[in-house]
Amino acid sequence: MDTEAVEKVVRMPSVKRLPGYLCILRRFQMQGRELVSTTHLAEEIGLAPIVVRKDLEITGITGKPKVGYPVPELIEGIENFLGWNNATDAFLAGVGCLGSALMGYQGIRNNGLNIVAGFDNDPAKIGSTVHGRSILPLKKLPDLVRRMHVRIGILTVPADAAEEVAQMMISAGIKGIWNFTTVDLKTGPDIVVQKEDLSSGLAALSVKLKRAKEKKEEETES
Amino acid sequence: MDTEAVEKVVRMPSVKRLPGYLCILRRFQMQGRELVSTTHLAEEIGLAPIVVRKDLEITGITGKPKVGYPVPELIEGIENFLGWNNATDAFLAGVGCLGSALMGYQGIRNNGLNIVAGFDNDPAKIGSTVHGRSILPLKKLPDLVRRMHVRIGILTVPADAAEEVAQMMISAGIKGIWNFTTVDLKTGPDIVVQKEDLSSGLAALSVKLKRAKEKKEEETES
DNA sequence: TTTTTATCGATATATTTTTATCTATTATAC
DNA sequence: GTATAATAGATAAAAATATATCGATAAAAA
Repeated sequence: MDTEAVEKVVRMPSVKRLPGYLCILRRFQMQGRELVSTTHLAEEIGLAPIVVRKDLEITGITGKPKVGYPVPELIEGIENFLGWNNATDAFLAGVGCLGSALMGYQGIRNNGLNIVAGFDNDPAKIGSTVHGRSILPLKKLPDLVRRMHVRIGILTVPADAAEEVAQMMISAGIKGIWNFTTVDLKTGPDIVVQKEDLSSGLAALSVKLKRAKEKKEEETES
Repeated sequence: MDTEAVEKVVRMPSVKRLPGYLCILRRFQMQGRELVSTTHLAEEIGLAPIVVRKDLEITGITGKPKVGYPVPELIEGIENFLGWNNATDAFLAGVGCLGSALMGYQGIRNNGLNIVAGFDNDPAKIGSTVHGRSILPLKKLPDLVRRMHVRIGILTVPADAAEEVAQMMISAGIKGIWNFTTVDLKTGPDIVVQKEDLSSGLAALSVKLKRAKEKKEEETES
């Protein structure tokens, strides 16, 4: 159908590793490095060179044999691929511990996302500012989403409010939800939900620790 | 070698989904439900029943046809598999925005991890308490790790201090590090590191949103 | 200039993870 | 009792992901 139907498959694991490369590359750039090979990148990030090369492939940036990739070009390529070159506005709902932390988290601001305001139901919070951004009443969210054409919502409300607030976001026009609650949101197919689950990371840590311990005990036995 | 070498493979994706089931199952238990089928669990969590069945397999708990799994047994089975039945002590280093949030985050406390103290270098923070836990000077961490036999460290320090503090933890006897920094820690093979990377989640969200948008535009064209 | 070495890029293989199929089991309805 | 439907559990196929191999290329060294 297209003149050039490349139909490149985008593997999620690769996408998720891109910010890691980006972070290292930005440091290299500050150090004045012009070129970087996958070998060096792999060493920095603790992965195999082959993984790095495969990952960078999706950005479309090409390197030169014996030399590597040009650092600035690679940074731009990754930012471009992720759409992080011009920051996207986002609203955050639920200014609790985690919500406040996210509003002040530098890592988000550096990565193409601009939290323009926080929303909450707590009268004590409404009207105040958190890390320079004002906290507004939750009921004002839909109207502001429409007026400012905000497409991304960050959900840090308590579990029992998650579904309701998510629906509020969606019906106002939010297209992507970064979900920090434990709730599995029921949304239509055109809404993108990224669930950020701390407990799954903890589960992975627990199991890996348990296995490491068992392995050590086996070794001691023999 | 063993009398019963079952040699069951533990798939990480399955492990990471277990906390999700656990959360739902606890709610079911509060509602007084005695039994649950994978069909119902799958519906709740938004996955295919077959996935759920495969995942629950690793806990060793068995269900009955036409009936399902006994809820309390399944909860215990998952908690047992993850080692979440008796809480593990942990230290947190770096009481900034994110560190404070984690110290107050209920999800951690409910899931087998007990943050007993926070550590920081900032004199303004030292001596205070955050969510009921005291903040101690970072240099006291190694001694306390040894005396209290703490095995898990949570790393929420700034990027440039990450490697140093991690080494401090490891040489004191910490075996598992929950790493919230952007740094890829260089550790030995017997140290387990779980990197919790918000930016990779954001990358996934960005790409999924971009693809959804492109798809919609294609549909509009035709 | 020729050789050597590092590295990319493409292709191929292996592994892991997901999804599907089939059979056996058990409660419920008839 | 017997038939039926729902569901676990085992096995198999497919898809996704990770890893390895190899030739080509460009810079540096001989």
